[in-house]
Amino acid sequence: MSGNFSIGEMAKTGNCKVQTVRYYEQIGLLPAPARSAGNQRIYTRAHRDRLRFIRHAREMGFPLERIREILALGDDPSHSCEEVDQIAREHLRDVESRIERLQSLRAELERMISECTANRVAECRVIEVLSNHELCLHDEHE
Amino acid sequence: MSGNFSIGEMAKTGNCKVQTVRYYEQIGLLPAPARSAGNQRIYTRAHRDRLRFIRHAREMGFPLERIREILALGDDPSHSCEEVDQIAREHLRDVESRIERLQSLRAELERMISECTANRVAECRVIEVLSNHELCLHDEHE
DNA sequence: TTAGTACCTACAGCGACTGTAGCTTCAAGG
DNA sequence: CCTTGAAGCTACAGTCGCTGTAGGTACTAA
Repeated sequence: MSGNFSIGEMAKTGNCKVQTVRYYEQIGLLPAPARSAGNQRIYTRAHRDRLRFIRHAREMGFPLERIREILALGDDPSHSCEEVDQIAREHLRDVESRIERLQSLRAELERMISECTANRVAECRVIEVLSNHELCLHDEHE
Repeated sequence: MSGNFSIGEMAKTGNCKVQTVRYYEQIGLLPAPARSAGNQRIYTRAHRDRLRFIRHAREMGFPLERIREILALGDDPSHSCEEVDQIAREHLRDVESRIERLQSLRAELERMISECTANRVAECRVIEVLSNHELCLHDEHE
């Protein structure tokens, strides 16, 4: 009773949809659980913990293939965690560069919007900037 | 000679692949151009400008459907640009919230990595944190 | 003429789900 | 015991924005 979960309970735990749980099984991230007499999936705590791991890693932006690698490393507890650490550091670098790109994008959008005071599309600064990349590369303004 | 472009030249102008140009045509973002005797696409300056617009908007992270809307508005130059402005502002908000989410993600990753000094997976802080969301929600450390 | 590049169509695949159709099974109330 | 409604099942299509591939045709320069 404490150790068995339906797929709906799994989904709630993992903060995801029922279909997502089935999808993880399909791609081999989550082992296929036992079935009830009526063919419904019966999960154990081990399944629940593994799903939790996957979902949390997903929320941190790790792609499923990275998660698959980490899970494989984690399955051998005597293994050095250097590789896990390496994957996490790589992911951090990835996140940092995404932040940087988004920040310059934000600056560009802000400038573009603030410069638009027209009320007709023909004079719209937004459309003008979108039409011409040069305007946002080396324009002071006006 | 000045007004005609091959699909390859279009791709170069738009900083994208040849397939991408054909894809835009397929989904109706770029009008189908005239064809040569040998069935090859012949683009005009108008096509090139429109592709440039699309590509620049894409680089600014606008989804194709937003771009489609802006293009539709832009096709009527007497139209008020308020809606264009609205779309751009909405996109800016979107970018801002993505930056915020990535920044807290970065903090979480940094803390997780800095806390890992073990050399066996069994004691790996990274794996521990990934297994348990609570650890990163309200833990000071240790 | 020939070689090499660029072009053509049509379609499959990516990542990570999400939605749908058309069933069956289960739990609770009457 | 029966019914009703929620939850589960399979299988597959769709999302977004391309990208890659196969198998062919057209163009260009030496």
